[in-house]
Amino acid sequence: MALEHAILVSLLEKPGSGYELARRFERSIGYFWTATHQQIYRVLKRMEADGLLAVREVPQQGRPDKKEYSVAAPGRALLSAWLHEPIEPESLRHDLAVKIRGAAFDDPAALVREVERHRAVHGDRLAHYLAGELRDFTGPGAPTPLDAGQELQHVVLRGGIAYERMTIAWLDDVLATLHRLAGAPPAG
Amino acid sequence: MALEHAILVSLLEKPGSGYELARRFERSIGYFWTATHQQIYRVLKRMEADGLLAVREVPQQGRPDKKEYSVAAPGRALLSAWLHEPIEPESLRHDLAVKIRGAAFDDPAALVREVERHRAVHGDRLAHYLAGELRDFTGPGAPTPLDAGQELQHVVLRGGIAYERMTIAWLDDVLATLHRLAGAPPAG
DNA sequence: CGGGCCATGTAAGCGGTTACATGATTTC
DNA sequence: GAAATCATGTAACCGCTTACATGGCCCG
Repeated sequence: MALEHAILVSLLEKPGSGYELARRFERSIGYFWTATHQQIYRVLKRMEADGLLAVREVPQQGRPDKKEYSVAAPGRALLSAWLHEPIEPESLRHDLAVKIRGAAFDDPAALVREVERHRAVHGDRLAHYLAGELRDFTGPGAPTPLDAGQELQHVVLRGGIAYERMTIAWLDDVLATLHRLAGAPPAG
Repeated sequence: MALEHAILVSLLEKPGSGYELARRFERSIGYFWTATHQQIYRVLKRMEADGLLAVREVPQQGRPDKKEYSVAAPGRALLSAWLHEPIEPESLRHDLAVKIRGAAFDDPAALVREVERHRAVHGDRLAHYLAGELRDFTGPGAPTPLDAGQELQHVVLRGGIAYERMTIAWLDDVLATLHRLAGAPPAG
């Protein structure tokens, strides 16, 4: 399981509460790993019980108190060990591809709206990533030079950008194919 | 769950046994959806019990008998219903990205070999996809013109090819970044 | 005679999703 | 007064992974 490791990395970058982690998983870390708050709270508890994390109760004004987690020495050792062992290259799980192949046994034209919707979502994500890149790494307000951690965050973000661009181009290809099939189903 | 749907699509393309499905999930369908044989056998049983699939015992010579599954009318209806309802755009789950960000708290240079290994795997996959494209869709032995099902299979395969190309380019970017960090960690 | 292929399963465990639950403060 | 934000949880379910299990045929 890599959620543990993602939490360790995120807490090393900056200690925070379960709620804050959940928000990060909707943003930067979430670009390549998703998690809901329910899951995060449960894993945080377990990691704390295992001695991987330290907790500090932080009283707040006008807001509920929070528990700020930070990485303890064993947590850091665990992460280090994981970093040094090989992992399996990812395999895709792409529902939409299943749908596209399935469209051969249904009405291909009915998929157009769905594919367009996905294209819009990926367009939004790309815009969001590009704005983040400008803000944190390449814009006038960004630190120069970047330190190692920032360089690594940037290259990961570039991966997200490349993924979204590739996906958008592919969805355009899919749409063109669907239109071709709808335009001339029997004729060549 | 989309495994059910992936199985329906695969069996509509061609009826087959659990074993054969498992092999397909290592190949064409597996380009965008993975599944192990254990999982497939269990789901096949459930789908048969639910009346989505029909089974036929096929005696064989020199080989164990097999059960050939095909899609029954309710299965086809289920697939059709799924095709007409919207699905969530995928979110990435990329362990390697977690590792890369984690490298900021360890030795970035230690990641080089791991990234190179991933790059090699994706290079192999790309070569494999390109060979399949030539064999089934663009080569001299391929049917012309392609029917709708083949066109859709081809556009999905083009997605896999685009994904692998993008990933390889990104891993090169990651390697360049790691080398830069190793070459001049304190100096700008 | 070892290894790989064909063929089908059972069992345990756990990571992740979904639904449910609470409650104060701030903002429109 | 409604909705969003901050903040933390419990409970049930289920899909998926991993390990274990069997057994004949073919090829080198």
